[in-house]
Amino acid sequence: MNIEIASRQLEALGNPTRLGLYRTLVRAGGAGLSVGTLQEKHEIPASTLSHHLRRLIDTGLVTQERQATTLICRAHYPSMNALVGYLVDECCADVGCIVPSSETAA
Amino acid sequence: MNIEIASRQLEALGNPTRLGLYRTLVRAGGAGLSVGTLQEKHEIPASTLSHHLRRLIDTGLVTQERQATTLICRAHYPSMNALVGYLVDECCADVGCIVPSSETAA
DNA sequence: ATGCTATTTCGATATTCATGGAAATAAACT
DNA sequence: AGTTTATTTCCATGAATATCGAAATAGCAT
Repeated sequence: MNIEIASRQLEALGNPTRLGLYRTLVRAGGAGLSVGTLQEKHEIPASTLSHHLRRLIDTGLVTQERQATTLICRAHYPSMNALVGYLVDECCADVGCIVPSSETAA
Repeated sequence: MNIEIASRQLEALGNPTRLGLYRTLVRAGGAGLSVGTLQEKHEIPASTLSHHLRRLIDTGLVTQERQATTLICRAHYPSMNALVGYLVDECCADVGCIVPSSETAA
């Protein structure tokens, strides 16, 4: 992880539409969701959706796998881990300031 | 925290120059750094720097405090906490996937 | 009030981004 | 080969961003 990659990923998530898409994919878990399902859930034109997905894929935050005619999209957790880790490391380099907000999980 | 705020903060960090500035401020800790010092460290024109800082301030990631003629900038840790917490919560809503990468810090 | 230092705002330009309809491609089925 | 479904690429357009010199402002010192 470096500042170039981190900033590109942050920028990819720094758009409400894309962040919403990513959130949906994260919540969908390992099964993922097809492009068409994402389109229905978010009610955006196919071409617009495709542009946003490309951005998420190009930055490594999302992966796609073809299943016949449909494309399954999945959040790529390792990338998210690395990004959050980068932010946390930067923050905690000098100050112990990160307090996990979801104590329920691990 | 909501998706609007989160995406605006992510976008603010999603620019290599701003992420670099933020990183410098985070590492500077509670003492913060003056705008002039940031300018020297990053070697960018004053007006450009000012625009970037405004963006970080408007999104709540950075605060400024006047000390005579100089303005001291500080990373606002609670905002960073909330943002990282949002990402982690989203991620861990369905899957336990976040592994803290800096085990040294608490 | 004038000058000096620190920083922001103004104004202008080039680049990138977001959006979405229409056409093209991919993959299966007939 | 032709059709249908799923998705992307092409193309165009308006909006937002990034950059930075020059002028303006803020605050202190003289």
